[in-house]
Amino acid sequence: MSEISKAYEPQSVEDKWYQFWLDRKCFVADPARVTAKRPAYSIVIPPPNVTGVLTLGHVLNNTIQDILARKARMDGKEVLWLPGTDHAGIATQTVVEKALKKSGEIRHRDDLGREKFLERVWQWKEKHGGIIIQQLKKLGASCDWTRERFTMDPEYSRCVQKVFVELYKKGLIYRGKRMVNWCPASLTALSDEEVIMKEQKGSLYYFKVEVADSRAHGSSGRESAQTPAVENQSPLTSAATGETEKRTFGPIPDAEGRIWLTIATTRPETIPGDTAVAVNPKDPRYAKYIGKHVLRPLPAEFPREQKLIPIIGDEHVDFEFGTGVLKVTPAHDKADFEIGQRHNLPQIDIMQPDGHMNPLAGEPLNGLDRFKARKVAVELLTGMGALEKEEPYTNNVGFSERADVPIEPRLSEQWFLKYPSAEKARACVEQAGSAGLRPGALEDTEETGRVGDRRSDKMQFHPDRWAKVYDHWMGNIQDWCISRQLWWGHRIPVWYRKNKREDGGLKIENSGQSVGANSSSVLHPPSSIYVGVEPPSDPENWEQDPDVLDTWFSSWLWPFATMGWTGDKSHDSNTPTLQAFYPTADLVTGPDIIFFWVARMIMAGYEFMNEMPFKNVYFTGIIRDKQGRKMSKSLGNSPDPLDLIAKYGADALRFGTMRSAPLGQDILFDEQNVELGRNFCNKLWNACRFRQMVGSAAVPAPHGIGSAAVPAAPGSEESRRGACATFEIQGEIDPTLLTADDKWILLKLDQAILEMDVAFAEYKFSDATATLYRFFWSEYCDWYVEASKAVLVKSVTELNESSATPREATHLTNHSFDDLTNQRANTLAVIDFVLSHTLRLFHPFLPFITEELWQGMGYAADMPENQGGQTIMTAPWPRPLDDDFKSHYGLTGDDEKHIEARNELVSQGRNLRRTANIAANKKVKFIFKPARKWAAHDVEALKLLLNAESVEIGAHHQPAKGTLAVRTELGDLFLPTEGLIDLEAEKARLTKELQKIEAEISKVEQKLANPNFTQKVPAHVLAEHKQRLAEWQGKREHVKATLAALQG
RNA sequence: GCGCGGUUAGCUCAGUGGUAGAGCACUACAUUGACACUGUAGGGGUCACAGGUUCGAACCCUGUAUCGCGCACCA
Repeated sequence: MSEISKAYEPQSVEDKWYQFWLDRKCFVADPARVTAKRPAYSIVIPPPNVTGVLTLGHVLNNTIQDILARKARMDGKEVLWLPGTDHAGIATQTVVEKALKKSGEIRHRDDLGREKFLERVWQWKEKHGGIIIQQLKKLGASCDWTRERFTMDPEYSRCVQKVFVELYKKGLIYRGKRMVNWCPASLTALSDEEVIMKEQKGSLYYFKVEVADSRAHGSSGRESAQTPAVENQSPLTSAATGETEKRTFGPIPDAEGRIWLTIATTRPETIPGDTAVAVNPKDPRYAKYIGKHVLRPLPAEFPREQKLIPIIGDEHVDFEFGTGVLKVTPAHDKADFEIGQRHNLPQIDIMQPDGHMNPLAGEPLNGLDRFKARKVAVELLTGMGALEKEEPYTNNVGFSERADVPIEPRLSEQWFLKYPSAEKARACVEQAGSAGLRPGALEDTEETGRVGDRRSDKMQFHPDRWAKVYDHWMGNIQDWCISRQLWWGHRIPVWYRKNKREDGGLKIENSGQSVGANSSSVLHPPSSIYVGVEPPSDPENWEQDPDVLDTWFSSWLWPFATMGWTGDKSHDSNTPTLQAFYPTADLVTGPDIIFFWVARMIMAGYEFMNEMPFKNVYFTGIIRDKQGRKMSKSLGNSPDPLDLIAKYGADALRFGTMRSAPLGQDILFDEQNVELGRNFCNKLWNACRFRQMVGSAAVPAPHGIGSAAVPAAPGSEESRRGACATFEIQGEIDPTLLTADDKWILLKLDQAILEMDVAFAEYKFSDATATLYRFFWSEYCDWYVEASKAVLVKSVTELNESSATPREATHLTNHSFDDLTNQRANTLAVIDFVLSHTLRLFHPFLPFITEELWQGMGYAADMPENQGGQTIMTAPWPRPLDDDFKSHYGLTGDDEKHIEARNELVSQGRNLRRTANIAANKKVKFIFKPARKWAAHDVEALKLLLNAESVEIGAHHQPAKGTLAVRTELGDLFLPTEGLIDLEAEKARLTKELQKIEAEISKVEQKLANPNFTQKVPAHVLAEHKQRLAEWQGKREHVKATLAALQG
């Protein structure tokens, strides 16, 4: 026993047990084992990027999943936690391309060509992929690694293609030339969800354009044309006065009779792409110009007739904004595109895919980057006198989520998906507030052992407020742009007939005709397009679509494509994994991918499995640093979880993270939390160490913690103990020998189990850790273990002797030597009972240390092979103590109250010590005047807890002058100070306390004096107040008496 | 603009109408035999603000301020 290390050393146990679990196939799910009595429980991991590394976000997310999985195993379920990784199209391709560029191997991926480049990506994946999987193992993740999946596995890829083809055949997938979010850095289209709006400080430029045919039609204002043009501009931006009056005026002709319109824009570089100027037809300032034309100032070198663009009327124009005149650039703005559609405007694309201007932008913009071009355009306008003003302006600009550059709205031909099963998917999620825990849900728990199951046939979000966000998005979804101009990903299973490509069958008219859902049949006559999982039988005549699918178009199939789904109903209905484990129970993910992933998985689940993919969705918070900033590489505020594990242990990291991650809140990460986790593990370790040091009793000889060897091969002693299931109840505990402390801790354990069940049912993992922390540290260690030393630590003779000291007291009962020996054994039995339950309660949170202790303490050896005998992983989850148990052991609320009052007495007594400036290690004499009869053990415990030399029982004690005293429910405690204390300081303290007591008394008295209160309040509240008043009054009396005694 | 969430001790947060709580941090004491990765005791809060409902409000209602997030956007 002396070999047990004083501190827990996680490094020496974690790998050992992880390997042990792997060797025993503890994580492997077997659908054949699923029965009515052993229900299935499944989770699919949100697949991390295959080339990613573990972040604190992953730690949070996967620890929760591991907790759920381990808890479910202890509940006796057949558990599948299915792991895997995602190919992460853009991210991975970018990383590899950058690396190849950096090594000087290529300048562009075209240098390698598609096939060679993809080979390199696969190589990269083989080399760097899977790092995160190894890291998850360090964390203790109990995934079924035999079923690890990758979104580009051949079977998985086939699912993706199958789904594409099926949706295409249903007419839900179509191709069309539309305005998409284009990323000029990644050179691909993006979905709306991949665009992040960011506030940008820029400028709003006001420039004027001449109304071309103004002179021809004359102008009534011509004679009064002395007013400088400057005053005509932007009538609504100048002042608040006479706003409506100004509106009726509109532009005033200049000295030469020309009319100018002023336009406000943030993007002057797109002027060459303008094909109209729009005003609101209801705007009295401008309506009269509709149908006329203006001269577009850029490109400046164009002849006049090419500069003429129409003035159109469109309701979209807000006449409160800017000048009320809008330039319309259908090829470079989503809203303008729609205006263009309505008015049959031409589209002039003036930009290259990479965001540089093309020749249509004219000189000198041609070839410039779009932001450089903006500056130059402003210079040009200034040069020609067209720029009227520039004012600072803040607006929102869409950024590419991955590349973090402003996206460019761009016309391009893409594949789109009309979301399938959207109505079912929208309806299936329980909306906030419409359902809670069904009454009796926890009772069900006791009967079935299935904690946390939701009864509603609807899907539950946790926290449920996300349901509203989901519903809102589902109610407004736009078709999903699923094609990406990348190489890394699932290639679109569409082929075009080669000879048709030349004859224009695929050419898309740029006429501004609306392109609808049926356009595919228009654009691609059936003979010219082939869509199928298998390539066409005559590949030489066909050319495959070069694009790949959005990564999310593969991950939305994750819950079933990972389980062997093929889309062939007769096959799938015979796939055991799918049949047993779909739908899954819980999904744990971040709210940032609620649209990207969660919503789409729900739709796919209904569409392809005709069932929701999961019953519960737990949304974690976002991990931030202490200052509340998001974790980011550039800030360097993101600690490496592996470093933390090396420093503190995986259990510490898990516990610290869980403890600081309340449901629905962002988490401010602080390494101190991990430190706290480590301290907690150490406390657990030492509590078990204490148990070992005081000897064996109720269980077979412990193996010794710290050196817990991995047990011999499983199955060797399968039937050794038939009756072990009843160990918990019978054990070696003798009800007649239980002390009040024993009963108290058993009740506290019961309470902790109940709280854990509630916490699990409500997905409140931080509550669960708080319960564990409080129960184990504050209740078990601080009180119970300390009190138990009254029995355990003293030698039996010593105990016998000291218990004889206060023999004069008739209140005391006495014990024989044998009694005390039995008592000792009984206390150890209680400790074993509590510890063996506690370890199980801890296991989902602290898998490693609990396994080490479970084995090392010998608790494993006391359980049936498949119920904890082999590993704590399969030990049954503790149940609350039932009524039979409680009555058998005589556990009542009275014992609980007694010990709580005793603890209060102890605290007060310690406070007296402190008041008297008695050093913590100095033993002093207390005198106790009990209100009721006290057992010998209780006196002994009191003595120990007060670190007293003795506690004398004085039924009729009359305190001498200068004696400190405190009155509690259980009696008066005296500490003779013999002049050791500062009388004045003590008087001051008591006076202050008296004031506090008086304040409390008057508060309660006031309430009780109010007839409204006494008449309306429920009886129990009234009684409570009266009792409280009596208590305070009693204390007041006592403090007054003590003060008087001090005065002498 | 619309919606959601937050505002409680120095910090991070619990607290669904009846005596304001925890952990950390802080102060003091103690190296006593499980643990200094420890123990004991202590100090510390007008529950953002203003109204309202109620016998009684941190809690329910209305409004305001402020921080954060999401959605939609006016060029």
